[in-house]
Amino acid sequence: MTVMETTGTRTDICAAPPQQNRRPDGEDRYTISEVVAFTGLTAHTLRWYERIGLMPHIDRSHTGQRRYSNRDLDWLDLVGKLRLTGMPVADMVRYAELVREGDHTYVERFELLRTTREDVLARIDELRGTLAVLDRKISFYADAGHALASERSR
Amino acid sequence: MTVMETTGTRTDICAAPPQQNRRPDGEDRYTISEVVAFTGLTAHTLRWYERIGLMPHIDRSHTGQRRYSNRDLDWLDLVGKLRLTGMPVADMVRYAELVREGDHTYVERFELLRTTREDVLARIDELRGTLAVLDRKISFYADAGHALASERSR
DNA sequence: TAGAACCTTGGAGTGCGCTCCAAGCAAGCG
DNA sequence: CGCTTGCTTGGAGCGCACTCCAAGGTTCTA
Repeated sequence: MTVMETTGTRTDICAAPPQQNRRPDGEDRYTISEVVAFTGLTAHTLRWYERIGLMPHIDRSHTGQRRYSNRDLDWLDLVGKLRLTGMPVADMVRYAELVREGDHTYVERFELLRTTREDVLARIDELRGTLAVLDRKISFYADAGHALASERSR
Repeated sequence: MTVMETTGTRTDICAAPPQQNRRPDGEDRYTISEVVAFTGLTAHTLRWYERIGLMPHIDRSHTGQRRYSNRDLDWLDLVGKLRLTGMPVADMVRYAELVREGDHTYVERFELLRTTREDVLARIDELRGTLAVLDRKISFYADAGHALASERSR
């Protein structure tokens, strides 16, 4: 039972002010455990991302151990943000493929970003609707002294 | 292969202006397929919600078929909203239990609603952060004519 | 130089939220 | 009456996104 995990709730990782404990040196060859510390992802997940093609092939040391670059960390930042929107991993893999395929996929990438943007706007709107419902319910609970409150709000 | 499904994308169900095609009559004893039409959930899911305790025991016809009330539909509305926030089903079941247990769970319910509200606010903020990243990337793509665009934004 | 801590791989396992199945009962229609 | 359509149940199955395992090689610290 190795240690790992236990760092952060995995959902608010990217909510923290960026560039906080990242890029601690000017170096460009981070070990997997350093990347775990920076991103809050597990080593398992990092290797899995690579296997499924969500990451480019990560550079290796002479003995075959992963050495992540700043560019890789930038990519993980983007992936983290997209993950927060609920975008399926398969879609992110698709985007990664487009990037690997080169400049001629420019238009498709652009479209993908724009539809994702629309999705995010829609999700924010949904959440605002939910917030309104919660606020109504909360003020109902706050008002009704607790005397006759048995879930008949609205 | 029965029909069902195919109605709506399931994510924007509750985003539609409420009271739209709901409560079509003054009646209070909707069949499961009517509820499927109103909510966009599948009949499978509705039965499953009941099995796991996310719904109260639904009233039955003399032959044992479910007859949903307007109150049940209200509850499904709330569940739909909470689902959009990413709240785990187990937590919603917990809330449902509190409601069933009666008035003395008032404080706990209130707290649950308030923490959920905070979570929603946090999620909206995360999404706004993602939106900012997407906007930066999109304007990068828009500017760089497509000539030398090979994923080196930021 | 020993030992702990860390890294590698392919493949199997897990938890969540559904999703479907089989077998059978009930209601409406030509 | 037979047929179609819709409903019932418990339990099995599925897709996603990880999560972990076993067996072994590497790197760091004392």
